[in-house]
Amino acid sequence: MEMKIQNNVLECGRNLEKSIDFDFYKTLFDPMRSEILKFLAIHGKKNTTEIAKNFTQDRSVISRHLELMNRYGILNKEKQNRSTFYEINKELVLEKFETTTNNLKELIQK
Amino acid sequence: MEMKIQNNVLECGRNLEKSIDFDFYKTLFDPMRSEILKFLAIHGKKNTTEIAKNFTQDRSVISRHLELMNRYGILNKEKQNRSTFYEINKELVLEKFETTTNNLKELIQK
DNA sequence: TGTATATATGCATGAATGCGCACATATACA
DNA sequence: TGTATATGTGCGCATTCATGCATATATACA
Repeated sequence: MEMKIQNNVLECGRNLEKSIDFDFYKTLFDPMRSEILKFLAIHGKKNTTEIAKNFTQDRSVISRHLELMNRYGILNKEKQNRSTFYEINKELVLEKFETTTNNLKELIQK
Repeated sequence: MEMKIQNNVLECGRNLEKSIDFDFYKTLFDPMRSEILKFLAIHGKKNTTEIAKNFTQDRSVISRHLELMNRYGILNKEKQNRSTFYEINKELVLEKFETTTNNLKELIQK
């Protein structure tokens, strides 16, 4: 019985490790990138220059942040002629949070 | 009508900003601190020395991480004689994720 | 072709931060 | 009191990473 409980707890720890995409969250919860996320949440799909206009940082800096956020699935990227448009990958972002929340719930309720 | 929609979107952006505790998440999603969280999820309430035994880093480093996690409400702290015990503030952690998930849901579904 | 626009990349710099050692403080016990 | 244990803090070092400038690439247009 004691052994069984211990196994359950260990399994939860492993599930937590598996289910939480730490790179995803680490990328998302950077101050600058959070601001970009908020901007895109308000204004929808925009290209790099339009996004950069709303921040003090150089375009190249914004470009790098956008690339990083795209790499970890936070943003979708779409090239149109000379422009590159980015928008929030809402489904993925929501799915990550829901999965993590559910796993934390499981972990806590045991 | 167009104005109304725009206002809703703006409001969502503000809600997102208000509801997401960026310091909380930034603290939580650090590689080392995530490992500590996983350790405490598996082993429950432990003191600084016991926690530090399970990592390669110096005790002082672990102590600082624990303090930071306590500052942002991730861990509860309890002094007993010479020892300081830490455990996951399960309710708060879960509450943060649930709130954020719900706000993201609202933001996306509009 | 030449020019303007949009973006991406190489590189150097500065700031933030994780890290460990040494030391300080606080408590328990002989 | 003296010693051992548990933790916290000051400080310097090393690494990571955000930033901006300059430059390269790619596309649109005259």
